[in-house]
Amino acid sequence: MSQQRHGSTPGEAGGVPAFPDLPEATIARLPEYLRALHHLAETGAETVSSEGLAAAAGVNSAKLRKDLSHLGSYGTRGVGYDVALLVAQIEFILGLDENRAVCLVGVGNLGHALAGYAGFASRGFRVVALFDADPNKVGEQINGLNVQHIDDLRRVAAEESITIGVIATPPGTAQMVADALVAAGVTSILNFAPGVLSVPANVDVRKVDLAIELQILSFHEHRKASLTSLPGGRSAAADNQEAVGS
Amino acid sequence: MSQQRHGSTPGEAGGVPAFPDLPEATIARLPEYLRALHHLAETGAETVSSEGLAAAAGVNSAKLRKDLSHLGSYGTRGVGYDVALLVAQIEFILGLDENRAVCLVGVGNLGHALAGYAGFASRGFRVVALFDADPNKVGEQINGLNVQHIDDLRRVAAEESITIGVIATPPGTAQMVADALVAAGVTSILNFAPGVLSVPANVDVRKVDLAIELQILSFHEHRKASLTSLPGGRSAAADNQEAVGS
DNA sequence: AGGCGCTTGTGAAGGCGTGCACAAATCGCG
DNA sequence: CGCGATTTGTGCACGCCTTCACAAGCGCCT
Repeated sequence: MSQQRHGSTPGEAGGVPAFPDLPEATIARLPEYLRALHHLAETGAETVSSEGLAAAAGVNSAKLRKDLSHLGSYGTRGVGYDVALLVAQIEFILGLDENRAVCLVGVGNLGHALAGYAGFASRGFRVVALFDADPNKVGEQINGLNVQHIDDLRRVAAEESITIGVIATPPGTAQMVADALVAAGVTSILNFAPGVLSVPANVDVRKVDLAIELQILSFHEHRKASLTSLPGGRSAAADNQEAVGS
Repeated sequence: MSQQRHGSTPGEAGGVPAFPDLPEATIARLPEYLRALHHLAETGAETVSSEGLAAAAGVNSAKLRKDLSHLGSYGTRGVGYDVALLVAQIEFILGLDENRAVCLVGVGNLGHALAGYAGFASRGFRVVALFDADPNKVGEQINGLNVQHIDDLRRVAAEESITIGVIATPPGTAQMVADALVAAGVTSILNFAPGVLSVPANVDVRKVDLAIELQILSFHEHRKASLTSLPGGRSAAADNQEAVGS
């Protein structure tokens, strides 16, 4: 079906290629593939089979192939995928080659940890500004960054071209902060505060609620406990398969 | 208020009710409903309509009704749902009435914050033990808890009946810690370390990768940027609703 | 050059989840 | 006591995602 000429090479500079609209499910897995690929690259692998990469990423190999095929990927039948090339491909698609500027609002317990989280810097992001509403925290030095007052958000966001904001405030102030971020031109928000944010349609929000994750696990604990006490006796087999790692 | 009798009342003690096997998607939303319900209860509401609760939880009302119907829920046509009753129902299903004991391994940057995260305690969980492999950290006092050496995990887990463990270590040691947790009888793991864990089939794992969340947002930034620069001209309207799950 | 084994890419089928639209049920009121 | 307003519970259709299974392509070996 597809012509063998993959005309638009998305390598780096140049024209923007026709942007593929990937399924959301695929997008959510690309970062996982990317991490696995980086790990493979470090061990010196030149190529990977879909089977190998799938195992490293904890997914089905057919799913992985379909995911990669969606982004018009480069693979060689009989050989596998070129690791370096695939890394470049995925990083381009995810927009990681732009080393995006991120700001973080709320330097409390959790915000403090996020400000120092090494995983951000090592995976394509620069935390360039910290904000808080508490005057006592303004001026504090965290990981080489000065905590600034939230009233300066708009100015700083413009200066640093910030498009992604992280909310790590108490729930009560999250919506207010979100409004401020939107007003400052931020178009993507990662929200750690429990509760629903309402934002304009062109702003993307992703939520991480730590307590919810535990509650989901708690449900499965409850289920498992009630199963073992049932006469049916099916101890614990079934369908739960949790992949393999390296 | 309460009127008709539903056959099997899953209130609390007594016989284990036939455990409904809910769709995973529903389970993931129950905690969100629960949070919204608690908020409503604080404002003094006795009942809620599916429309109202759906708005507070950020979902479609039809979806909410279907979710609640799955757990054989109590609602009164023409009136709505009894807030207190529904809270009890969901907390029972999620197993939150048991106030589960949780342990946390890895008292680094992130682990430190998690140990002090108020959201856990307020939503049905007790963090009862902290572990680390670094002798310098053992003995440290965090939020009223002593950091213990990971070699003591097995003993402490048994003493405290711990069934849920949280991994907040560097990626390199995550698999080792997971093995230790499993050996100690933990059957649910919340993993903050990047990478895939391999565990027995009866152990549930949920992963939270902060960098992945940012990378997904980055993709959408990239997409938005390439759209605005395209001749198509559709600035940014369309169908983008609200946040996403994990 | 030719054949063989390996791996990708994809058509097709099945399952799951979502959202619409409506019947059934309940309350309040005249 | 019946009627209308309101809201739940759900049958149904649609679309997305997953998974299987296999043809097409590629390199290597003889």
